[in-house]
Amino acid sequence: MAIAKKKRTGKSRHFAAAEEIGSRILRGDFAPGELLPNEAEWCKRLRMSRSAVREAIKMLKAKGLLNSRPKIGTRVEPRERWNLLDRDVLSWYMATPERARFLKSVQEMRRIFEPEAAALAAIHRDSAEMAAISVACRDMGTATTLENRIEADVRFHLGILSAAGNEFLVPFGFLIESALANVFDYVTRSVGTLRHAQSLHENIEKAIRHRRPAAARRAVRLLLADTDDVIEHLPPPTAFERAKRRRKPAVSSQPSAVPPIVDR
Amino acid sequence: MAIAKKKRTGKSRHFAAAEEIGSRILRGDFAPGELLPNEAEWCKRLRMSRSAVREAIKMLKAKGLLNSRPKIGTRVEPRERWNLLDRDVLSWYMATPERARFLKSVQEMRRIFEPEAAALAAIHRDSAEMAAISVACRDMGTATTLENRIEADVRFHLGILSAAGNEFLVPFGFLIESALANVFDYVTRSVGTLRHAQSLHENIEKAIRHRRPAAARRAVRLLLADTDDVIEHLPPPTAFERAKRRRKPAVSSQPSAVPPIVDR
DNA sequence: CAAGACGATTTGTCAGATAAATGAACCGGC
DNA sequence: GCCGGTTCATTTATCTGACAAATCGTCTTG
Repeated sequence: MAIAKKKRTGKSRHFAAAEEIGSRILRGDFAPGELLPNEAEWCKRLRMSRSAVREAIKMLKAKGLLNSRPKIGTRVEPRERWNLLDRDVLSWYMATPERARFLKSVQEMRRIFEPEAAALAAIHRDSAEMAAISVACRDMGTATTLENRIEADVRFHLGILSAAGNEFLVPFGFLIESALANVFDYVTRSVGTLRHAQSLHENIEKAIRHRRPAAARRAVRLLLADTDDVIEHLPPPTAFERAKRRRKPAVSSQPSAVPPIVDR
Repeated sequence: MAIAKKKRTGKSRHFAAAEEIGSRILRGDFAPGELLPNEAEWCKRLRMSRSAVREAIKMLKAKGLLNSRPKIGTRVEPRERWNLLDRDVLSWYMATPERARFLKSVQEMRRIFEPEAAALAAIHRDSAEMAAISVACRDMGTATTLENRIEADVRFHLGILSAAGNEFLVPFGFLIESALANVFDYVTRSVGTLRHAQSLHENIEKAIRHRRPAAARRAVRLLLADTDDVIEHLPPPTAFERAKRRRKPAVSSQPSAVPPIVDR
């Protein structure tokens, strides 16, 4: 489909400001505990009114990145308080030089909760959820473009999380999986690995369909091990591929663009 | 220590507003997709200026609860977009009649990631992290008040998560564990179960100290099973105990204004 | 009847002023 | 010289009032 995204005026002012400041914090320009320039200073730097700056800061406070008190100023919160599991924070994080470490952590989290989620899904799934998973799995096989395949891949994993029936798993996984659109992109390369990956996915689908939790858990572990393996042995991407990849944003942070995967 | 927290003026206005509106959303007064009253209306209702209301709404947007567009108004986002893994949202959620379901979900999440976290901790821990865990474990045993014991209990579990060395585990667990202060409170009752629980904790400590991931994983599973068991067979709390419990805030989101935990 | 213009409504942004909080400097008494 | 309270200056918090931008519904006109 590729809807030509209308840029409008380019997001709201305060969101742009939040993005600017937030990225800088994630990038480490302002260390935790450090004092931020005051509001007036930001007004000058970003060429916008104090209201806009304030709303941006309010937003960052809501995400646990900042904390301000009268007379003291606004300071960066310690890292533990950052709401890393937030669309925006995640996307700023991903734009950071730390990106590799980030992906490693994400992959580790997947190894922790996806097998269990699949097991739960095998137990709790209803037929509608099963259908969604199966369709996604089939779509992966029949996808003609890389983009479609990745979309179906994400949909597949989210379907499992949603079928697991734990309300934390869904939003949590949603973030992780969105972030991982990159990884799938990375991983989905040659036809050979592609076919292999497809059969791994189908095994998961089958286990859940047959309501076999232990098998589902094993199948997911296999898939993740395979993914790790592919990442491991991946030759460094060529400049061309890197540029191609750069075109799509990893996490669609803000509203106007409803993220691609809607399961209602 | 129990520092008498100075109430100040009672937190900032916009936070109070955010709390009011956010709680209502979590409670279901405003369903997802529904249109919120407009800003002017909130000004009247909450007796505050439009700026304060706007900053509150900005905050709720940052948490994924709302989304507003000019002329249309502000509407509640679908539940999947809510940032449930946020201190404030979590605390509003906990003040909801859904509280029981909430605790069940949380407990399930613990079963998913705490065993793995312990296994990772057994692998990656350094000696400082180990020391923190051991101290917490000892403090649990020697604590003289229920409050101290719970504090040490939370510290113990957080220590493990932090030793696991995954940056997502820490903030994530932080939220869950804070939320669970209630559960620990619930669970820590008779001397008998208390002594049993202590030995379960010590097994975990030992496994991590000896760098035995599989043993650590097993030990955590045992503890969680025990917790589930206690919850299961818990007689309904007496009114006195309930009142006593109500005294401490569950999630220390922003010091003063934690909503009273009503369980109807 | 259809397509485009227009008005009304609601959020977005701005500017300027006052209040509140609090660290730091200052001042007086001992 | 030192200690304690007091004042001051700085920064965020809040309020007020205004205009801009976006967009839904309606109205006009071909």
